[in-house]
Amino acid sequence: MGVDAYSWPGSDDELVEVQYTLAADAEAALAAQPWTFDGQPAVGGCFVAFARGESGPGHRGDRAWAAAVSLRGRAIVAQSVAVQQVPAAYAPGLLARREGPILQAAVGDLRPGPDVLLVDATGLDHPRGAGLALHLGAILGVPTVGVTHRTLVASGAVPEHLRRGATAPVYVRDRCVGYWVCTKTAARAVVAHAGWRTSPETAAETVLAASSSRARTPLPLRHARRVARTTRASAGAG
DNA sequence: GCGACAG
DNA sequence: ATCTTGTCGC
Repeated sequence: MGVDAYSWPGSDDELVEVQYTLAADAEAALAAQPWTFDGQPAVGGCFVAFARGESGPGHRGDRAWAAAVSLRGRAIVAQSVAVQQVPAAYAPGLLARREGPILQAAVGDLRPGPDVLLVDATGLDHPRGAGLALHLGAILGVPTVGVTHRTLVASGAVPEHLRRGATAPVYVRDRCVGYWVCTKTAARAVVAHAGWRTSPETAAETVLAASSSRARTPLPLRHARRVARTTRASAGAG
């Protein structure tokens, strides 16, 4: 069960194999050591910004700027950045190869580390049950929750009424893997994904708690995105 | 064959 | 992800 087994694979085929192992281990990890939202946890967030003006959805070698932050309530307790050229192009289901290494570098430098980490990616909602949010948590040994604008393979209708706090489940083969969560009244809901050591219910609770009624995107992710883009700009790529 | 496809 | 354009609202 060592996290070493989950290190970022050097090929698509290797990643696919790791994902199958990860999916099984994630179920065991959740059963043995479930993370629950209690008290005022430090909630982390991470984001990767790519050079502007590139053609297509991304290539191997693209320059990227990543940022990770940790917030306790609205107070910033830690912040870090990482700059790398990513090793792979973007491909649905294989996002970990492209963004995993740089996110691990950024989040790994956070001191102190967060109690739970929000990642712009899916978790159980994945062709092999192991999206980047879950994978990153396994490697870092940190509970994670995924946040995306839409599902990858899961299905489920959005909440009927866009009132902050409204939720609606999303499923993969009859299994609930996350929830649509309306974080801001009158704004389209986001998907909160069960990740490493987190249930779909905890994912939804965490995303709502980490959001303010004024911003659709959870604060840790919003802050990480801002820091990543600012870093990109200071590098003369924005 | 055609469209869809986390970021 | 990034880009463009348009609309609504504080």
